[in-house]
Amino acid sequence: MEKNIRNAISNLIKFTDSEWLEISKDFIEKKIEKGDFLIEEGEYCNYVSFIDEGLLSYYYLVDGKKYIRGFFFDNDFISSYTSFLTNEKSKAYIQALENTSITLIHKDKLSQLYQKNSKFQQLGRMFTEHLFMLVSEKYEDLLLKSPEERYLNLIENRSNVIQNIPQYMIASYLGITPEGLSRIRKRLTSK
Amino acid sequence: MEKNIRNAISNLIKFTDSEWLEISKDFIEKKIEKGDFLIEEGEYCNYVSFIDEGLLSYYYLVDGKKYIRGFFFDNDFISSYTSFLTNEKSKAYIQALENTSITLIHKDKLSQLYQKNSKFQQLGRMFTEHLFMLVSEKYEDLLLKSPEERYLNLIENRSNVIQNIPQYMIASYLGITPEGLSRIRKRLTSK
DNA sequence: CGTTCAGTTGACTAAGGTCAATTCCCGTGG
DNA sequence: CCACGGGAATTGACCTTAGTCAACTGAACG
Repeated sequence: MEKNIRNAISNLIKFTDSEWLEISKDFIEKKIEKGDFLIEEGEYCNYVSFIDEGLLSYYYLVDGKKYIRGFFFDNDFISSYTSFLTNEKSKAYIQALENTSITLIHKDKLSQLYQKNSKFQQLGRMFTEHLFMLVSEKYEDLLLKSPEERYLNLIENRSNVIQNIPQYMIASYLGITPEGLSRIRKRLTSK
Repeated sequence: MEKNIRNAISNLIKFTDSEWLEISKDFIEKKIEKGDFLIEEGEYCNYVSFIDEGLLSYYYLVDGKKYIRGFFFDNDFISSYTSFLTNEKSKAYIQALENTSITLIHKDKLSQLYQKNSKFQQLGRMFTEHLFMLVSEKYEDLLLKSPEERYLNLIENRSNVIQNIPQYMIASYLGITPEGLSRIRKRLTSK
Protein backbone atom coordinates (compact mmCIF):
# COMPACT_ATOMS: atom_id res chain seq x y z
CA MET A 1 0.00 0.00 0.00
CA GLU A 2 2.77 2.37 0.93
CA LYS A 3 4.29 1.64 -2.45
CA ASN A 4 1.61 3.69 -4.16
CA ILE A 5 2.14 6.82 -2.15
CA ARG A 6 5.89 6.59 -2.49
CA ASN A 7 5.41 6.21 -6.20
CA ALA A 8 3.13 9.24 -6.37
CA ILE A 9 5.57 11.37 -4.41
CA SER A 10 8.48 10.24 -6.54
CA ASN A 11 6.82 12.02 -9.44
CA LEU A 12 7.69 15.19 -7.59
CA ILE A 13 10.96 14.27 -5.93
CA LYS A 14 12.96 11.10 -5.24
CA PHE A 15 13.77 10.20 -1.69
CA THR A 16 16.39 7.80 -0.41
CA ASP A 17 15.17 4.88 1.68
CA SER A 18 16.27 6.57 4.88
CA GLU A 19 14.53 9.82 3.96
CA TRP A 20 11.46 7.85 3.10
CA LEU A 21 11.57 6.13 6.45
CA GLU A 22 11.60 9.52 8.09
CA ILE A 23 8.47 10.64 6.27
CA SER A 24 6.55 7.45 6.37
CA LYS A 25 6.80 6.90 10.10
CA ASP A 26 4.40 9.82 10.49
CA PHE A 27 1.83 8.31 8.16
CA ILE A 28 -1.53 7.37 9.57
CA GLU A 29 -3.79 4.85 7.88
CA LYS A 30 -7.47 5.54 7.97
CA LYS A 31 -10.65 4.13 6.54
CA ILE A 32 -13.72 6.13 5.62
CA GLU A 33 -17.00 4.37 5.06
CA LYS A 34 -19.11 5.33 2.09
CA GLY A 35 -21.10 8.42 3.00
CA ASP A 36 -18.82 9.42 5.86
CA PHE A 37 -16.77 12.59 5.94
CA LEU A 38 -13.06 13.18 5.88
CA ILE A 39 -13.81 16.77 6.77
CA GLU A 40 -16.89 18.92 7.25
CA GLU A 41 -17.46 22.63 6.96
CA GLY A 42 -16.32 24.47 10.07
CA GLU A 43 -13.67 21.95 11.03
CA TYR A 44 -9.96 22.66 10.91
CA CYS A 45 -8.08 20.66 8.34
CA ASN A 46 -4.79 19.57 9.86
CA TYR A 47 -3.66 16.98 7.39
CA VAL A 48 -3.03 16.10 3.80
CA SER A 49 -4.30 12.74 2.62
CA PHE A 50 -3.39 10.27 -0.05
CA ILE A 51 -6.09 7.98 -1.38
CA ASP A 52 -4.90 4.38 -1.36
CA GLU A 53 -8.20 3.18 -2.67
CA GLY A 54 -11.65 4.65 -3.01
CA LEU A 55 -13.45 7.76 -4.13
CA LEU A 56 -14.05 11.10 -2.45
CA SER A 57 -16.03 14.19 -3.39
CA TYR A 58 -15.04 17.69 -2.43
CA TYR A 59 -17.90 20.18 -2.24
CA TYR A 60 -19.36 23.35 -0.79
CA LEU A 61 -22.81 23.61 0.74
CA VAL A 62 -24.62 26.87 0.05
CA ASP A 63 -28.29 27.35 0.89
CA GLY A 64 -28.58 23.60 1.30
CA LYS A 65 -27.24 22.95 -2.18
CA LYS A 66 -24.08 21.05 -2.97
CA TYR A 67 -21.56 22.63 -5.29
CA ILE A 68 -19.08 19.94 -6.18
CA ARG A 69 -15.58 21.15 -6.78
CA GLY A 70 -13.86 17.87 -7.48
CA PHE A 71 -13.72 14.10 -7.38
CA PHE A 72 -10.68 12.30 -6.06
CA PHE A 73 -9.68 8.75 -6.93
CA ASP A 74 -7.02 6.18 -6.11
CA ASN A 75 -3.56 7.74 -5.95
CA ASP A 76 -4.82 11.29 -5.72
CA PHE A 77 -3.88 13.61 -2.90
CA ILE A 78 -6.66 15.46 -1.17
CA SER A 79 -6.97 18.09 1.52
CA SER A 80 -9.02 21.12 2.37
CA TYR A 81 -5.75 22.77 1.57
CA THR A 82 -6.66 26.40 2.13
CA SER A 83 -7.84 25.51 5.62
CA PHE A 84 -4.67 23.49 6.09
CA LEU A 85 -2.51 26.44 5.09
CA THR A 86 -4.35 29.22 6.89
CA ASN A 87 -5.50 27.39 10.03
CA GLU A 88 -8.95 28.68 9.32
CA LYS A 89 -12.11 26.61 9.31
CA SER A 90 -12.77 24.58 6.21
CA LYS A 91 -15.46 25.92 3.93
CA ALA A 92 -15.67 22.60 2.17
CA TYR A 93 -16.82 19.07 2.84
CA ILE A 94 -14.91 16.01 1.78
CA GLN A 95 -17.12 12.95 1.68
CA ALA A 96 -16.58 9.35 0.64
CA LEU A 97 -18.63 8.16 -2.32
CA GLU A 98 -17.23 4.66 -1.80
CA ASN A 99 -15.52 2.90 1.05
CA THR A 100 -12.13 4.52 1.02
CA SER A 101 -8.68 3.91 2.50
CA ILE A 102 -6.38 6.85 2.93
CA THR A 103 -2.95 7.60 4.29
CA LEU A 104 -2.65 10.93 5.99
CA ILE A 105 0.04 13.07 7.50
CA HIS A 106 -0.56 15.77 10.07
CA LYS A 107 0.38 19.36 9.58
CA ASP A 108 2.63 19.45 12.64
CA LYS A 109 4.59 16.44 11.49
CA LEU A 110 4.92 17.95 8.06
CA SER A 111 6.17 21.24 9.51
CA GLN A 112 8.77 19.32 11.48
CA LEU A 113 9.90 17.59 8.33
CA TYR A 114 10.10 20.94 6.53
CA GLN A 115 12.45 22.19 9.22
CA LYS A 116 14.54 19.08 9.31
CA ASN A 117 15.60 18.76 5.72
CA SER A 118 15.33 21.18 2.85
CA LYS A 119 14.39 18.29 0.61
CA PHE A 120 11.14 17.99 2.53
CA GLN A 121 10.72 21.73 2.18
CA GLN A 122 11.19 21.18 -1.52
CA LEU A 123 8.55 18.46 -1.51
CA GLY A 124 6.14 20.92 0.08
CA ARG A 125 6.93 23.47 -2.56
CA MET A 126 6.53 21.06 -5.44
CA PHE A 127 3.36 19.59 -4.02
CA THR A 128 1.84 23.05 -3.81
CA GLU A 129 3.08 23.91 -7.29
CA HIS A 130 1.30 20.82 -8.50
CA LEU A 131 -1.93 21.85 -6.81
CA PHE A 132 -1.57 25.37 -8.11
CA MET A 133 -1.41 24.12 -11.67
CA LEU A 134 -4.43 21.88 -11.19
CA VAL A 135 -6.60 24.71 -9.88
CA SER A 136 -5.31 27.11 -12.50
CA GLU A 137 -6.32 24.72 -15.20
CA LYS A 138 -9.77 24.30 -13.74
CA TYR A 139 -10.11 28.04 -13.42
CA GLU A 140 -9.29 28.50 -17.07
CA ASP A 141 -11.80 25.85 -18.04
CA LEU A 142 -14.52 27.57 -16.11
CA LEU A 143 -13.62 30.99 -17.52
CA LEU A 144 -13.11 29.97 -21.13
CA LYS A 145 -15.45 27.08 -21.77
CA SER A 146 -19.18 26.44 -21.86
CA PRO A 147 -20.75 23.68 -19.77
CA GLU A 148 -21.13 21.66 -22.95
CA GLU A 149 -17.42 21.94 -23.74
CA ARG A 150 -16.54 21.06 -20.17
CA TYR A 151 -18.72 17.98 -20.37
CA LEU A 152 -17.08 16.89 -23.61
CA ASN A 153 -13.74 17.44 -21.94
CA LEU A 154 -14.78 15.17 -19.12
CA ILE A 155 -15.77 12.40 -21.52
CA GLU A 156 -12.50 12.81 -23.35
CA ASN A 157 -10.12 13.01 -20.41
CA ARG A 158 -11.80 11.78 -17.27
CA SER A 159 -13.56 8.56 -18.15
CA ASN A 160 -13.24 7.48 -14.53
CA VAL A 161 -15.51 10.37 -13.60
CA ILE A 162 -18.08 9.53 -16.25
CA GLN A 163 -18.09 5.88 -15.28
CA ASN A 164 -18.17 6.11 -11.51
CA ILE A 165 -20.10 9.23 -10.67
CA PRO A 166 -23.88 9.70 -10.88
CA GLN A 167 -24.99 12.28 -13.36
CA TYR A 168 -26.47 14.74 -10.91
CA MET A 169 -23.08 15.04 -9.23
CA ILE A 170 -21.32 15.50 -12.53
CA ALA A 171 -23.79 18.27 -13.31
CA SER A 172 -22.93 20.02 -10.08
CA TYR A 173 -19.24 19.60 -10.85
CA LEU A 174 -19.79 21.24 -14.23
CA GLY A 175 -21.62 24.09 -12.55
CA ILE A 176 -25.08 23.28 -13.93
CA THR A 177 -28.28 21.51 -12.86
CA PRO A 178 -29.08 17.85 -13.52
CA GLU A 179 -31.75 18.96 -15.99
CA GLY A 180 -29.21 21.11 -17.74
CA LEU A 181 -26.80 18.24 -18.15
CA SER A 182 -29.59 15.99 -19.35
CA ARG A 183 -30.39 18.46 -22.10
CA ILE A 184 -26.75 18.82 -23.09
CA ARG A 185 -26.53 15.05 -23.42
CA LYS A 186 -29.66 15.03 -25.52
CA ARG A 187 -28.29 17.76 -27.79
CA LEU A 188 -25.05 15.86 -28.22
CA THR A 189 -26.59 12.49 -29.12
CA SER A 190 -28.84 14.09 -31.71
CA LYS A 191 -25.77 15.29 -33.64
CA MET B 1 11.98 50.96 -4.57
CA GLU B 2 13.50 47.80 -3.25
CA LYS B 3 11.87 48.55 0.06
CA ASN B 4 8.46 47.64 -1.35
CA ILE B 5 9.42 44.23 -2.58
CA ARG B 6 11.24 43.42 0.63
CA ASN B 7 8.17 44.45 2.50
CA ALA B 8 5.91 42.28 0.35
CA ILE B 9 8.15 39.27 0.79
CA SER B 10 8.35 39.81 4.53
CA ASN B 11 4.65 39.06 4.67
CA LEU B 12 5.66 35.52 3.79
CA ILE B 13 9.00 35.18 5.52
CA LYS B 14 11.54 37.49 7.16
CA PHE B 15 15.07 37.57 5.84
CA THR B 16 18.19 38.88 7.52
CA ASP B 17 20.03 41.66 5.75
CA SER B 18 22.65 39.29 4.47
CA GLU B 19 20.04 36.86 3.15
CA TRP B 20 18.29 39.75 1.54
CA LEU B 21 21.50 40.83 -0.12
CA GLU B 22 21.82 37.36 -1.56
CA ILE B 23 18.39 37.50 -3.14
CA SER B 24 18.37 41.07 -4.23
CA LYS B 25 21.60 40.96 -6.15
CA ASP B 26 19.76 38.84 -8.72
CA PHE B 27 16.98 41.36 -9.17
CA ILE B 28 16.55 43.02 -12.53
CA GLU B 29 14.71 46.30 -12.93
CA LYS B 30 12.59 46.70 -16.01
CA LYS B 31 10.18 49.18 -17.46
CA ILE B 32 7.19 48.30 -19.63
CA GLU B 33 5.50 51.00 -21.64
CA LYS B 34 1.74 51.15 -21.70
CA GLY B 35 0.48 48.67 -24.26
CA ASP B 36 3.69 46.63 -24.30
CA PHE B 37 3.95 43.03 -23.18
CA LEU B 38 5.74 41.40 -20.31
CA ILE B 39 5.00 38.10 -21.95
CA GLU B 40 3.09 36.90 -24.99
CA GLU B 41 1.47 33.59 -25.80
CA GLY B 42 4.00 31.05 -27.04
CA GLU B 43 6.93 32.53 -25.14
CA TYR B 44 8.63 30.81 -22.25
CA CYS B 45 8.21 32.54 -18.94
CA ASN B 46 11.49 32.38 -17.07
CA TYR B 47 10.89 34.88 -14.33
CA VAL B 48 8.66 36.06 -11.57
CA SER B 49 8.00 39.79 -11.38
CA PHE B 50 7.10 42.25 -8.71
CA ILE B 51 5.25 45.40 -9.72
CA ASP B 52 6.95 48.46 -8.26
CA GLU B 53 4.49 50.74 -9.93
CA GLY B 54 1.94 50.41 -12.66
CA LEU B 55 -0.83 48.15 -13.88
CA LEU B 56 -0.80 44.91 -15.84
CA SER B 57 -3.49 42.71 -17.30
CA TYR B 58 -3.22 38.96 -17.60
CA TYR B 59 -5.34 37.40 -20.34
CA TYR B 60 -5.90 34.61 -22.81
CA LEU B 61 -6.63 35.13 -26.48
CA VAL B 62 -9.11 32.66 -27.97
CA ASP B 63 -10.54 33.16 -31.46
CA GLY B 64 -9.32 36.74 -31.37
CA LYS B 65 -11.17 37.46 -28.15
CA LYS B 66 -9.52 38.46 -24.90
CA TYR B 67 -10.44 36.59 -21.77
CA ILE B 68 -9.03 38.56 -18.89
CA ARG B 69 -7.97 36.49 -15.94
CA GLY B 70 -6.63 39.20 -13.71
CA PHE B 71 -5.39 42.72 -13.09
CA PHE B 72 -2.18 43.35 -11.19
CA PHE B 73 -1.31 46.55 -9.37
CA ASP B 74 1.54 48.09 -7.39
CA ASN B 75 3.08 45.61 -4.98
CA ASP B 76 1.55 42.56 -6.64
CA PHE B 77 3.63 39.67 -7.90
CA ILE B 78 2.95 38.46 -11.40
CA SER B 79 4.14 35.67 -13.63
CA SER B 80 2.82 33.26 -16.19
CA TYR B 81 3.48 30.88 -13.38
CA THR B 82 2.39 27.63 -14.96
CA SER B 83 4.76 28.29 -17.83
CA PHE B 84 7.44 29.21 -15.31
CA LEU B 85 6.96 25.94 -13.43
CA THR B 86 6.58 23.59 -16.37
CA ASN B 87 8.96 25.17 -18.86
CA GLU B 88 6.18 25.06 -21.37
CA LYS B 89 5.06 27.92 -23.58
CA SER B 90 2.85 30.49 -21.96
CA LYS B 91 -0.81 30.34 -22.92
CA ALA B 92 -1.35 33.82 -21.55
CA TYR B 93 -0.42 37.38 -22.34
CA ILE B 94 0.67 39.89 -19.74
CA GLN B 95 0.27 43.43 -20.98
CA ALA B 96 0.79 46.84 -19.41
CA LEU B 97 -2.31 49.01 -19.10
CA GLU B 98 -0.13 51.84 -17.79
CA ASN B 99 3.56 52.57 -17.88
CA THR B 100 4.89 50.06 -15.42
CA SER B 101 8.10 49.41 -13.49
CA ILE B 102 8.84 45.89 -12.35
CA THR B 103 11.56 44.01 -10.55
CA LEU B 104 12.09 40.50 -11.81
CA ILE B 105 14.11 37.49 -10.88
CA HIS B 106 15.04 34.73 -13.28
CA LYS B 107 14.12 31.12 -12.79
CA ASP B 108 17.72 29.94 -12.84
CA LYS B 109 18.73 32.37 -10.15
CA LEU B 110 15.77 31.36 -8.08
CA SER B 111 16.64 27.67 -8.45
CA GLN B 112 20.15 28.43 -7.28
CA LEU B 113 18.75 30.21 -4.26
CA TYR B 114 16.47 27.26 -3.55
CA GLN B 115 19.51 24.99 -3.48
CA LYS B 116 21.61 27.31 -1.41
CA ASN B 117 19.40 27.85 1.61
CA SER B 118 16.28 26.05 2.71
CA LYS B 119 14.82 29.38 3.75
CA PHE B 120 14.67 30.33 0.09
CA GLN B 121 13.10 26.99 -0.59
CA GLN B 122 10.57 27.91 2.06
CA LEU B 123 9.95 31.25 0.38
CA GLY B 124 9.20 29.39 -2.84
CA ARG B 125 6.78 27.15 -1.03
CA MET B 126 5.01 29.99 0.72
CA PHE B 127 4.84 32.08 -2.41
CA THR B 128 3.18 29.21 -4.23
CA GLU B 129 0.85 28.56 -1.32
CA HIS B 130 -0.17 32.18 -1.54
CA LEU B 131 -0.88 31.88 -5.27
CA PHE B 132 -2.73 28.64 -4.72
CA MET B 133 -5.10 30.31 -2.30
CA LEU B 134 -5.70 33.24 -4.64
CA VAL B 135 -6.64 30.98 -7.55
CA SER B 136 -8.71 28.73 -5.33
CA GLU B 137 -10.71 31.67 -4.16
CA LYS B 138 -11.29 32.85 -7.70
CA TYR B 139 -12.29 29.37 -8.72
CA GLU B 140 -14.87 29.24 -5.95
CA ASP B 141 -16.22 32.60 -7.00
CA LEU B 142 -16.66 31.47 -10.55
CA LEU B 143 -18.28 28.21 -9.50
CA LEU B 144 -20.57 29.56 -6.80
CA LYS B 145 -21.49 33.06 -7.85
CA SER B 146 -23.38 34.77 -10.64
CA PRO B 147 -21.76 37.52 -12.71
CA GLU B 148 -23.89 40.02 -10.81
CA GLU B 149 -22.61 38.80 -7.45
CA ARG B 150 -19.05 38.82 -8.74
CA TYR B 151 -19.48 42.40 -9.89
CA LEU B 152 -20.84 43.45 -6.51
CA ASN B 153 -17.88 41.70 -4.94
CA LEU B 154 -15.57 43.74 -7.10
CA ILE B 155 -17.18 47.00 -6.04
CA GLU B 156 -16.97 45.95 -2.43
CA ASN B 157 -13.43 44.63 -2.33
CA ARG B 158 -11.50 45.81 -5.34
CA SER B 159 -12.23 49.50 -5.75
CA ASN B 160 -8.87 49.90 -7.48
CA VAL B 161 -10.19 47.68 -10.25
CA ILE B 162 -13.43 49.61 -10.58
CA GLN B 163 -11.62 52.93 -10.64
CA ASN B 164 -8.74 52.17 -12.97
CA ILE B 165 -10.02 49.64 -15.45
CA PRO B 166 -12.37 50.31 -18.37
CA GLN B 167 -15.68 48.56 -18.16
CA TYR B 168 -15.26 46.29 -21.16
CA MET B 169 -12.18 44.80 -19.52
CA ILE B 170 -13.97 44.33 -16.23
CA ALA B 171 -16.72 42.56 -18.13
CA SER B 172 -14.23 40.16 -19.62
CA TYR B 173 -12.71 39.61 -16.18
CA LEU B 174 -16.16 38.71 -14.87
CA GLY B 175 -16.65 36.29 -17.73
CA ILE B 176 -19.37 38.26 -19.53
CA THR B 177 -19.77 40.70 -22.44
CA PRO B 178 -19.64 44.50 -22.12
CA GLU B 179 -23.36 44.59 -22.92
CA GLY B 180 -23.99 42.05 -20.19
CA LEU B 181 -22.18 44.14 -17.62
CA SER B 182 -23.97 47.26 -18.78
CA ARG B 183 -27.32 45.57 -18.14
CA ILE B 184 -26.24 44.33 -14.73
CA ARG B 185 -25.28 47.88 -13.81
CA LYS B 186 -28.62 49.12 -15.03
CA ARG B 187 -30.46 46.48 -13.01
CA LEU B 188 -28.49 47.40 -9.91
CA THR B 189 -29.05 51.15 -10.09
CA SER B 190 -32.78 50.69 -10.56
CA LYS B 191 -32.98 48.95 -7.20
C1' DC C 1 -45.41 -5.43 -6.57
C1' DG C 2 -44.61 -0.80 -4.35
C1' DT C 3 -41.17 2.59 -2.94
C1' DT C 4 -37.52 5.35 -3.95
C1' DC C 5 -34.56 8.06 -6.37
C1' DA C 6 -31.87 9.08 -10.66
C1' DG C 7 -32.72 10.70 -15.03
C1' DT C 8 -35.61 12.71 -18.63
C1' DT C 9 -38.96 15.71 -20.59
C1' DG C 10 -42.02 19.72 -21.10
C1' DA C 11 -43.50 24.48 -20.27
C1' DC C 12 -42.12 28.57 -18.80
C1' DT C 13 -38.72 32.13 -17.15
C1' DA C 14 -34.55 34.68 -16.67
C1' DA C 15 -29.91 35.83 -17.71
C1' DG C 16 -26.74 36.67 -20.76
C1' DG C 17 -25.06 36.52 -25.88
C1' DT C 18 -25.26 38.68 -30.44
C1' DC C 19 -25.83 42.29 -33.62
C1' DA C 20 -26.92 46.81 -34.84
C1' DA C 21 -27.95 51.48 -33.75
C1' DT C 22 -27.24 55.26 -30.80
C1' DT C 23 -25.29 58.12 -27.33
C1' DC C 24 -21.59 59.65 -24.59
C1' DC C 25 -17.06 61.09 -23.71
C1' DC C 26 -12.73 62.81 -24.69
C1' DG C 27 -8.78 64.18 -27.21
C1' DT C 28 -7.09 66.35 -31.25
C1' DG C 29 -6.72 69.41 -34.98
C1' DG C 30 -8.60 73.23 -37.49
C1' DC D 1 -13.19 77.54 -28.96
C1' DC D 2 -15.56 74.53 -31.67
C1' DA D 3 -16.06 70.52 -34.66
C1' DC D 4 -15.01 66.19 -35.62
C1' DG D 5 -13.52 61.37 -35.06
C1' DG D 6 -13.15 57.25 -32.56
C1' DG D 7 -13.65 54.24 -29.02
C1' DA D 8 -16.47 53.21 -24.74
C1' DA D 9 -20.81 52.52 -23.01
C1' DT D 10 -25.62 52.00 -23.47
C1' DT D 11 -29.89 50.49 -25.45
C1' DG D 12 -33.09 47.71 -28.16
C1' DA D 13 -34.58 43.48 -30.55
C1' DC D 14 -34.04 38.94 -30.85
C1' DC D 15 -31.89 34.38 -29.75
C1' DT D 16 -29.82 30.70 -27.00
C1' DT D 17 -28.82 28.47 -22.94
C1' DA D 18 -29.60 27.08 -18.64
C1' DG D 19 -32.65 27.53 -14.31
C1' DT D 20 -37.03 26.28 -12.20
C1' DC D 21 -40.87 23.53 -11.26
C1' DA D 22 -43.65 19.80 -12.10
C1' DA D 23 -44.79 15.54 -14.25
C1' DC D 24 -43.29 11.27 -15.86
C1' DT D 25 -40.21 7.16 -16.79
C1' DG D 26 -37.34 3.64 -15.45
C1' DA D 27 -34.35 0.88 -12.92
C1' DA D 28 -32.94 -1.01 -8.31
C1' DC D 29 -34.14 -3.06 -4.28
C1' DG D 30 -36.62 -4.54 -0.55
